[in-house]
Amino acid sequence: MDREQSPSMEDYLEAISVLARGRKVVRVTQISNMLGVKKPSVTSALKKLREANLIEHERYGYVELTSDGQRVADDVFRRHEILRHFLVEILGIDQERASEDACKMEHAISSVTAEKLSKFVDFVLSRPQGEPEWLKSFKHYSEHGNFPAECVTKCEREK
Amino acid sequence: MDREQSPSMEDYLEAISVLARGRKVVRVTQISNMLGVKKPSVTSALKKLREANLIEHERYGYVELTSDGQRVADDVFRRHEILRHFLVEILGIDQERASEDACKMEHAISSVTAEKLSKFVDFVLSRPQGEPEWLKSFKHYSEHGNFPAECVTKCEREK
DNA sequence: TAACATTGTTAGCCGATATTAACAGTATTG
DNA sequence: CAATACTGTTAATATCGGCTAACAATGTTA
Repeated sequence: MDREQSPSMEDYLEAISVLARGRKVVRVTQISNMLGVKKPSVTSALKKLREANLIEHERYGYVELTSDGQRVADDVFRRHEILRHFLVEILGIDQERASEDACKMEHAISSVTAEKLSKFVDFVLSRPQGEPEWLKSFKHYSEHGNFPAECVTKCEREK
Repeated sequence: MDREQSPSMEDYLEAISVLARGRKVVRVTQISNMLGVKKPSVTSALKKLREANLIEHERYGYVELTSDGQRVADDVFRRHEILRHFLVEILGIDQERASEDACKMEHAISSVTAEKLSKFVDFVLSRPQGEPEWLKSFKHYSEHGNFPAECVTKCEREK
């Protein structure tokens, strides 16, 4: 049930997948830049990933994900996006920190939990009325430390 | 802004702190059992933690947290509990998986995000009416894949 | 095509963290 | 108090994932 790849290898796969989107080919230097590691680290990671049949890579050549590699990369990226979305849209964390936290947490959260979290976010945000009032109140409270006037009166009324 | 201790060292400190609660003294074997590592691993971790002034430990003696060590352990444990609480009470994840996930995520989440998450859980659960209707609906939906009857009619009404 | 710039690899190293095997210290108890 | 059982440490080793320095391959351009 545990992850078959280490956080580090997951990062490499995710980076390759993201880089492969725009441009046609992926090269060592791009991966190195994206992950903030030196090129020899990339080379040795690629060796390992190739031996695990997650990428194709010939000496001095381009890097491509195999279908297995793509699957793993997609899984990681999905967890990343679910977490980031939750942090930004529900908790109201700023984009930058949300991405940072998601980058770390994506390797720690189980798939089951991630899917549940995804459902939760969808559930909260996809109501017919749009973002619910209580969430707006939370964000206001969270930012200003007090409740918006309407909320207080509403709460009083409901008591 | 980054964690000053590695995930591994955080785990040792947290374990020591938890073990110290019930019993009077903490010993190597207990830590070893709790974390599922062999005793020599504990010994070398303790050496490192002692050098960082996070624990007191004499050869063949008991283990105690310093005030610095206790502070770090408390921080980690707090993040753990915030995450576990969220996973269980909001997402409805079962206890066991929630604890497992929290154990991993506690090392990845930033303190800022953890505190925001804590506020969120408090906000949702501490309404005057108790657990809100929408959350009950989510849990029902999440478990059964459909919406409880009252929710649907309520949603229709509100459209 | 020769010189240069860029890119990628290799070799060797390091620190972190875990392991096993062997040993040393401590505690219990007959 | 001596034998035994338990607990903890040491030493040696492994794996992982990063690094630098040096070199090799590739690509560009004068």
